[in-house]
Amino acid sequence: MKRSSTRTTSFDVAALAGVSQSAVSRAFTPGSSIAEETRQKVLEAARKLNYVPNSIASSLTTKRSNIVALILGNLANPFYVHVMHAFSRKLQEQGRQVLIFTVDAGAESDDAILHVLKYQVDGVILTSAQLSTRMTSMCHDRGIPIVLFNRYIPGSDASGVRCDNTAGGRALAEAFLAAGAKSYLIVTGDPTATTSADRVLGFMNRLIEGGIKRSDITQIEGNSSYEGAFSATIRHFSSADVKRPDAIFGVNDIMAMGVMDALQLRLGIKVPDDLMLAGFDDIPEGRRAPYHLTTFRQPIDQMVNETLAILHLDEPTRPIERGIDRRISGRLIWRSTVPVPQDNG
Amino acid sequence: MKRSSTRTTSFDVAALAGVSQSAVSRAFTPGSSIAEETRQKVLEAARKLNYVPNSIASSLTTKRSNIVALILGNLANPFYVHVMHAFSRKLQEQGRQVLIFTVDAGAESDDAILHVLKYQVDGVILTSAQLSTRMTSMCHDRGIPIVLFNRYIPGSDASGVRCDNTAGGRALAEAFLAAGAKSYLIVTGDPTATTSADRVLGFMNRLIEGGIKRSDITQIEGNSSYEGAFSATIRHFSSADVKRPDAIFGVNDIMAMGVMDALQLRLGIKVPDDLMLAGFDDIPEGRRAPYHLTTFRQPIDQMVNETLAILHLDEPTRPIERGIDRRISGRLIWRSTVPVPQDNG
DNA sequence: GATATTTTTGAATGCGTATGCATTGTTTGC
DNA sequence: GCAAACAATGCATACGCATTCAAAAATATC
Repeated sequence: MKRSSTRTTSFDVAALAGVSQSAVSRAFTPGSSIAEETRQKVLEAARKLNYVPNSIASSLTTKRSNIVALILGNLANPFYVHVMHAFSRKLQEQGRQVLIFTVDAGAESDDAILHVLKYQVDGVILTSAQLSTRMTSMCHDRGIPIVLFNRYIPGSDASGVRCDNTAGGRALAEAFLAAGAKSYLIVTGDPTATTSADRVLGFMNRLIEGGIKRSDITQIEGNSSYEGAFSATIRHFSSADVKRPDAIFGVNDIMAMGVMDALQLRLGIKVPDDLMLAGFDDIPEGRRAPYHLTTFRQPIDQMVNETLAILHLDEPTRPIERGIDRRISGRLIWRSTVPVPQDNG
Repeated sequence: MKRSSTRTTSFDVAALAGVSQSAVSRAFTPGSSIAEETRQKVLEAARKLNYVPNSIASSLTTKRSNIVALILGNLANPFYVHVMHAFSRKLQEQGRQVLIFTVDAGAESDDAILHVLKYQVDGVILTSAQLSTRMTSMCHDRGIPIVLFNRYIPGSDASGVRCDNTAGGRALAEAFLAAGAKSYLIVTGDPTATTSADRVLGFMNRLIEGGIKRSDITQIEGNSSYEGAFSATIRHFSSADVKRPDAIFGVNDIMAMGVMDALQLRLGIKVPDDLMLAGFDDIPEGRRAPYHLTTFRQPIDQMVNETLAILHLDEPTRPIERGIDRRISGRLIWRSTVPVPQDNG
């Protein structure tokens, strides 16, 4: 009863409303046993005092913080901005808060995880970086579920949701084959990321099945960024002994955009007239007029939903789902950078 | 002493290390009175138990959460992605956490603020949306500082940091005048945002001082987005009775990019040969080959630093600085979309 | 070597809320 | 009309840590 100067607490509200502190707590806890009349009395008093329940204190007793951690790398790729936006929107709708961590590309996320643990988050979503098995088990030991978004760590206990990258690579290869491309250049992303590796794998396999020779497929590294792909392209084509390929696969859209600009604006190579090009992701930026990129769509909303489903934030008592590897299928989007093959009619 | 099954607490660590719980707390609190020897003993025990201090519980007693809320609108504008990234990086360096809220463009941020208050954040950074004076005072009453980033709410008690938008508008007008432009089109952003209005104001004033007639300045609305500006441009130029201006001012870079693509790819108008163009912000995307946009740079890092300075998270006892309106000066960046005027030599 | 001083330590308490338990008030069933 | 079931309420306590206060240990002073 010594609420003197500081923040207003549930006791203050209780005093004004003429009820006990418990009643105040119950008034703000949906589904708890309280008469509608007293609830109104409490809410009225709370309004008068500008009272807002202290979630920190409440987390302490409920052991639920309603906070979800989102660990992001590579914000230079708009794809992840859209992913973040989607998660943020969905979680806000559910009345949950999003704690953001940005991790430099290629850096360990362990440090971020440690901070996350301190805040007793209800779940962790990881869209970047490596994750040590030690961290996975630290989370799981505490009952904190963790889901890898568009990442896959073989042998890890952590669950993950990803697009079927291999199938996507295959689909794009198929499109190029149908359009008659014989020689290929692949602009890869972060070589440590399975995402990039899987796409390349599916792509290559399908090409080889389609009769393309290994020697007609070249790979260069584009650093997962527009700028990286742009300069890698120029560097590659500037080398004297290089033969111009028929088709280029940018392992993500932002790199494909960089490749396209390098080709058309610096090297005088027209897309798709001189050379076909495809990306991966289907980010809105790739749909814009200068690009109108043929690509493979990752269904972000669906992937986000699956991720949240695995987290099952609503059922904290249900055991954590370990080692799930949910693969979501995407779909090829035909636009202008790969000529649509003739109808067989 | 009844730590049975659940999370490991400071009591568990204390027991293993053979010290009191107070000692454990002190071992993790920099600057507190503890012998180095016992500290090591505690840290060793903590490591063995995978103990991580519970920040939620600690916030309850210290009344500091080490969480800063960042309220974002319009993530479709890459400028704000870079802003978010800068804040995130800086705050992480300081060992603080970032709670993200995304608010639909034009929507009230009051709802987000309410959530923020529940989590007893140490400060609020608002980069979007309107803010009611009621919310400002609710924050201030609780001792939570709030800073508007690139927003200005006249008569508000909330402090703000912004680029000198009016000066920026003037500088761009000056560049156009020097390049000899006589008639103008302005593609504006969100009409309720002072940011956009101020830029237009400075721009117009300087033009009029430079002898341009009001009737030679037209405004259209570009919705602060690439797509909005793109289609607004096409719509505008498609109308029969419209005279082609000498110069276009896109009130931010992303809109200028949309305008440029519409002009060159849809309307067959070349920049800068047929028409000059400038943006505002200097986002990295505008530096890319297809655009190479002349623009006015907002010094993000400096603005971020100023914002954090006003928040003065390190000195929670210092009173909140109210009603500050810190204006940071930017600088004109000449690139390819406005011809550099002849030297007077 | 004895006292004054400083450093280190532990016991106890508070932070603001949720909730088990007991109590009171109200409704239902027969 | 009385017992039984139920709904609503308050009391007391726990959540995990930081911190005050007093006691203990280590160190300095003469």
